[in-house]
Amino acid sequence: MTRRETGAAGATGAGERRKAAAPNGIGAAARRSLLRWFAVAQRDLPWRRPERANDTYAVWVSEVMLQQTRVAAAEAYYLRFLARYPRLADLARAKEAEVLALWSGLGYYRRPRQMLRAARAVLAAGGRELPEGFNELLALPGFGRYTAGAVLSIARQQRHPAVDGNIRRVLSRLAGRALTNAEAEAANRAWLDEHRPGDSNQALMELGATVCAPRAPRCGECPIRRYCRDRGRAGAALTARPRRAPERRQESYWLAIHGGRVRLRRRPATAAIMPGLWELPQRRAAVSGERRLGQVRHAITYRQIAASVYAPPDGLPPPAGQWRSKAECAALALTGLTKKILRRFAAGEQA
DNA sequence: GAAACGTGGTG
DNA sequence: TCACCAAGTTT
Repeated sequence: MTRRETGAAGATGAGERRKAAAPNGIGAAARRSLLRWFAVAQRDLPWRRPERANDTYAVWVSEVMLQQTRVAAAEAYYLRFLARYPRLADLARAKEAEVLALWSGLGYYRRPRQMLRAARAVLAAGGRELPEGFNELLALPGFGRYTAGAVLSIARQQRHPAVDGNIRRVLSRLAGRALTNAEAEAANRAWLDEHRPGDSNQALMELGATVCAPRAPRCGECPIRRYCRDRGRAGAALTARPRRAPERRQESYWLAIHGGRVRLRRRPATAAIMPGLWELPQRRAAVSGERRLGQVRHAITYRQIAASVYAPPDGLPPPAGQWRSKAECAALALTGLTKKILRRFAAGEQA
């Protein structure tokens, strides 16, 4: 539970601080080893293509999509998003409902709303691209220290740290103890190559994602293990954080299909969670003649939902909502649970 | 600073 | 099945 501060703090003897040219213990040789490794080991990802890697907008989209989201989950969304909104101005002109529909299934729906707000703010201020000052970026919705640093270092070669979960873990292991974010930022600066700070940041992230993994680090493949205090000894203890206890919940929904269309309702714009997204109507009470189709499990943050799905009997007034064809659903921001249910129970039934 | 925000993958 | 996790930000 409360393992954030445990880790390998003080595991090694005092006075053993590694000496090097840089004030915080990292030298040019370590930086070179890391960059050399990155040059050959980096994955081929869409946002790393030459035509996108120097585009602040394209890098921004990738950074936002990747917040708390795995590369594998974000890739297809990224390609679709950039195809639909190739430039900042295209996004700024988009309707929120359409942006949300493109984002449907990725989660954390505040992200696309904030991106839209940020894009519009840039245009409203007379700009055509994202500002290139760190503090100007921070002032835009959805930009925190990580995203601002990542965009400016990767797309503009500015020397900013960009401490994400990977970098924090890697630097913590190197230091042999759990670093605070501020400490990790300071340590991160020491790793920034003078001419390629973006590659430095991406290399540390890539290392964390592919080698210096949270649970089973593959230290044998690590290009900078000789600079590491931990070398896998502390395992996950350096990164584990306390979590809220899961809350189990039973829900039930109506899957009403008629003439190839499905009944959906829009969540209130004021809902605390997934505002404005579309879902199946809630089933409040049993109805005679109903048919139970089955159950799907779905987790939303700390809630573990077991959702039962029922088909209403014919001849009853439909539950509140609107009829939507399959084609219309594709252009709607459905919740992940709704998508899951439709995949499971409505495959083929919808026209 | 803790808690909340979504989802799908992994061991 | 279940706990843990992923290129964070906001309140």
